[in-house]
Amino acid sequence: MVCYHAALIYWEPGAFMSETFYARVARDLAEGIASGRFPVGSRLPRELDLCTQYEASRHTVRAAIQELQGLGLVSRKKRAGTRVENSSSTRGYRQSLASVEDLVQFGAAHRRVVQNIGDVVVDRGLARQLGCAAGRAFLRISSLRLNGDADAPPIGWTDVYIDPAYAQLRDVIGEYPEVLINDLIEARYGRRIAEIRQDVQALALSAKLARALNAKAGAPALRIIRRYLDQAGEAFEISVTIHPADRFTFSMCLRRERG
Amino acid sequence: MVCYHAALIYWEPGAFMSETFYARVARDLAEGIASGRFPVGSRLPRELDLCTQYEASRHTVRAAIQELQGLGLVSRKKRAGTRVENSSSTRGYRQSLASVEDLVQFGAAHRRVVQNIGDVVVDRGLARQLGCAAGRAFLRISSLRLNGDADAPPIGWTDVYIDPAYAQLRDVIGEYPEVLINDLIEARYGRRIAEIRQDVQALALSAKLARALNAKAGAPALRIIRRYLDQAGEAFEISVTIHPADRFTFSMCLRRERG
DNA sequence: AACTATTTGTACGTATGTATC
DNA sequence: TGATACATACGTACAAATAGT
Repeated sequence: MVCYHAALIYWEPGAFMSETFYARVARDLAEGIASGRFPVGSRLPRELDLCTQYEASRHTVRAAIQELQGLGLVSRKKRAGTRVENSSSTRGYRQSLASVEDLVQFGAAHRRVVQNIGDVVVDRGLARQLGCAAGRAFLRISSLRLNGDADAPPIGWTDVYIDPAYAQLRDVIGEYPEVLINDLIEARYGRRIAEIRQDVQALALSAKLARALNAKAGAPALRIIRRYLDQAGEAFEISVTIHPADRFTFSMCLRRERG
Repeated sequence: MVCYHAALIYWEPGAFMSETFYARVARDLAEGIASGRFPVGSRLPRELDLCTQYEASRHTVRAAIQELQGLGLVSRKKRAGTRVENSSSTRGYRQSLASVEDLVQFGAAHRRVVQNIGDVVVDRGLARQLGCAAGRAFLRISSLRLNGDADAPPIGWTDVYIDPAYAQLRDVIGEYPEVLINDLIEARYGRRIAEIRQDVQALALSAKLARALNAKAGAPALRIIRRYLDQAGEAFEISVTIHPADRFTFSMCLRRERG
């Protein structure tokens, strides 16, 4: 069977049909919108008119319009028809932290072995790294990240910088090494993360870090700097994590938001 | 007319029908997933079974499953059924691609100079890197990323792998080097991105790449692999970008959603 | 490697409900 | 109030992809 669809040249189902018909209709309409033939604010033809134009069933036309809706190009109302809202799709993507994989990236699944806790004053080099003012005082908690295996080399090294006001945490962290520090802060001080800024860079391992991580000096590694901001935009916790290249991949998943 | 739907108590259309039937089915299934009756990784019953269970038409069942798909709870494949991917549609952190900084990360702000376009068949090593089956054929587009400065060294090297079905793009890409390839695909083929998976790793520059990038072999670099998935969960575009450590920082901002 | 059976995908038709101009 | 346009629901048939033989 070969179908002829006037508005969209030939279309035939079967092995030669590279694109489905409703997708074709959707694309044609989307192009019409992008090109200004259907300007923002105007209305598309009614479903039944599109059916005759494209010689398609109502079902097919609706599937096409649903696509446009998903792209955020049009909105629909019962009696009012289909309104063009946007000439191109500009939807955001959402990252979810819910799945276990994602949490691994944020440190929950790793065992943390505290190596060192002490006060530091930020010098110029560190200030540039952390993105804060030089001279600021922090409590620094250094720890190794391990996975389950006892004799596997560590996955990474973490320095967590927190406001000295939270110095009480010093003791708690020793007791509950598996809890995330920002969860502790949220639980004890009610300061909630509003925003996380992350920077990921490559660098060569310093001799000192290489020794601690049981790796070769100069080997490539990943450095992840996370700044945890509260509602006011103040960074109340900053973490710097170093992972030798072969032991860690930073991965994430962004899903496009739905209309 | 009053319809009786065994699995979901009474349902009647008309003024008293607060919820449509397909929404009801969708909610029931979503609850089943959240409660663990359909664990992540398991499969939902086939459409026809759901039809008999809910005493609904296939049309209605499909509309319900489409809802779940939109929420990211399930994925579907032909023959293989409907797989549970996620137990809840989480209000997590949200990354917006609206700001200029964010767009930089996705390549829009860089100038792209195409070096090479050709067909490749994925070997074992590349398959592991891309996360696809060995033996698959792709069209590979290699390009240098430059910023504004004429004599500054390149920011990175990108290999974009796309389905050979989109081979027509070969010509278009030369004409419009500043347009993102996935925008081209979306505009011309109507295949839209539902999800982006990103892996970021550190590695040492190979001699060949180092030459192309005007950097030292063995120097640390960032490798970003992005897999662009459509609604069905199929990767229709994969890009691999390499940035010398000193020329690029991968940064992002996550905001906690209201709720 | 070719075939078959199964499951989802696309497309058709029809009828009625619902919101709203 | 009535007519209009989208929304939901039933049905059927065949195509496409793929897991399993």
